[in-house]
Amino acid sequence: MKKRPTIADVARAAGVSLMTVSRVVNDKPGVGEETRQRIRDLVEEMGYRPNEIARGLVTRQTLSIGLVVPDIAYPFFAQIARGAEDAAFETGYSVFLLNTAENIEREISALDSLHQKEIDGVILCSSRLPSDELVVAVERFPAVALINREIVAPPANVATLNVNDSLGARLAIQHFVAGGRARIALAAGPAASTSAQRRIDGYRAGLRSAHLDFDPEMLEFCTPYMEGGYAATEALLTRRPRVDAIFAFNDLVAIGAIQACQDSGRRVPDDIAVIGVDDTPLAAMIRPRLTTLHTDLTSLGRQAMEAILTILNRDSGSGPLAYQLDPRLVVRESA
Amino acid sequence: MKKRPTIADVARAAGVSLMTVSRVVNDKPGVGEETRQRIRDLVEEMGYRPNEIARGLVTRQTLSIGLVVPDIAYPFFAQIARGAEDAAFETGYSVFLLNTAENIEREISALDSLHQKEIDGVILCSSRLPSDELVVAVERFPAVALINREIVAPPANVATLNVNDSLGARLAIQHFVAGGRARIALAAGPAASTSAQRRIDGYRAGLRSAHLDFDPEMLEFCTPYMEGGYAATEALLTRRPRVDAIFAFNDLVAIGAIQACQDSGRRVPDDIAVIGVDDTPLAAMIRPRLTTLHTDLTSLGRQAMEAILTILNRDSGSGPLAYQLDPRLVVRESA
DNA sequence: TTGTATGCGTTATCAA
DNA sequence: TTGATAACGCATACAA
Repeated sequence: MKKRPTIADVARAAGVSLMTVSRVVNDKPGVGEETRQRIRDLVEEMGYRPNEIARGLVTRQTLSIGLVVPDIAYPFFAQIARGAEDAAFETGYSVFLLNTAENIEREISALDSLHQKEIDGVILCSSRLPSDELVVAVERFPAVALINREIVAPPANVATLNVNDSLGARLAIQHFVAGGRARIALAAGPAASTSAQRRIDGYRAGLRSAHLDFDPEMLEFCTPYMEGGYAATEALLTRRPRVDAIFAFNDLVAIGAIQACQDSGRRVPDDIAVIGVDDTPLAAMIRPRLTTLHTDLTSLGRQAMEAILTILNRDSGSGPLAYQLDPRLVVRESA
Repeated sequence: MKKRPTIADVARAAGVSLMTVSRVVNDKPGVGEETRQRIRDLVEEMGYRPNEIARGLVTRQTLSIGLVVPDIAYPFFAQIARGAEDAAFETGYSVFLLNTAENIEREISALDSLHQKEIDGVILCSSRLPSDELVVAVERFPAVALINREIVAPPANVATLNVNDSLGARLAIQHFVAGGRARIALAAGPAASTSAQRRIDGYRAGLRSAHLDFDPEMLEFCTPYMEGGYAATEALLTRRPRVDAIFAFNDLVAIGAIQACQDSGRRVPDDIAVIGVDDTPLAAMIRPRLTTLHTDLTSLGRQAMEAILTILNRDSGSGPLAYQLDPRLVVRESA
């Protein structure tokens, strides 16, 4: 590991002042064409690259942002991360990745650590912080993008991005109804999840527009995993044996639901149709192939990064930003 | 976004010099107990937190590392990332995430960007750089952990971490043989992949210890996806219809292989046994449940971070570090 | 136990 | 078109 040349080394070699080199490096005017070229060559030759840390200290922007997720090992967040990082890369930003492990203390300390690093913005996914703490935590940063988290009065420096879960649920119900199903159950996922709540809203709205009644016994909360879907479906089928369709919280839950149906002697989709959410790679691999709602999470990540840039570059004044991303139904075999 | 207090603000409020505050903040000796406590209270009250950027400029360490992966959306890398970030978090480090999109130029520019950020170390996964360029690129950093990349003469500042693919392949072959299989084919994955090469070595070694001959017609390269496994299996079954076992490059390839077997009228595992690699969540979900090699990738990520710490803290001198991680066979239904 | 001076590598400001 | 100087916020070395 050899020592890096500094701007002073280049200036000395070129026989000019620091500022002249600085101007060349930053493509700023005020340097004669010949000196500019000479310095350019020297920079190339010596392998000089500006030290971002020193630069950040004076310009007060670090060209880096933080991405806080519950767990990068969940494909849902990994895809968002991929999109965010792509957009960041294209605009010269770097991304700090922090996992909260679904732990509030760790989320707080992640945010603290980002604050100390003087980053320009934060993309915060599925925050578990209570509203008031969230607002306080978030106000410290120049710009924040909140993904999948409702917030009542967002400060001016935050953008919110949400998947339109309600629309997704309505699309699913519509598809069931169009296929002649009328006893549609919901394996609803965790009661505490805001996206679960939005799907319940959409589910009820979908039933309403199809002139179907909402039956609370047709709704069962569950963990967002295969086991949860299995257990929820067993419960639903016990309470309402004539269920002919199940809308599941996500693909894993849907897979659990399909297995529970099959284990109870029902055929999918003949007896019971199942729709999942997320369109994970799994969906195309299991048999029957899963009909599911697809959301372009990579785009969501991109949009989050772009929202941060927008906030950073606008004259502080305009109101808070809110984006929604619409899912679309991918029809395969299960419904 | 209110302005952060600096160390000078605290010093002024406390009526002491900057250094006294600095000493308190960094838990260094040389401050009386009462002043220390007074300053502690003030720090708390004013919400002072040291600016890591400024600190990094003088201490020459940024407490951050870079994690370079082909694509964080691949669960393989996401798991490594999770482990690395966990270990980093525990030791006070932050992690820059960079995707190369399997693109050499982007890998180079990712590394360049990290270099400008003066990070303390890099975890580089599955680098595509040619050996000579890799060495040059890597020598700029204080410490580097190379995951799944062989390198001939690793510089003293790099640790290498590899999955013991050869062992994995031998375990798979052993299991096949123990189950009475004797015509074992290999859906080998991409020919260019070093881990594919290591698995071929293990495959051949496994055959040898079972006194089975290696038949080049029983080996077929393929893309590392379901389609690749499907196509490779079709080819293998055409050339050698009596194949009774297939070792697949990864779980996706294995799933493709199973489908090709079934579509050709063969039962799994009765007629043909299949073993995959990676133990992705998929493996437990498909039917028949997939027998596969499990590697604790989260640990691998952890170890990479720990290797970097080791290199950073040792008196530069000792030789390069090399770690290997052994997979274990998870026996389910497909073999 | 406390404080002063200096410098990390860079850019902003103002003067030449 | 160029350059000298002063920051940015902090820690290191040394002095009191």
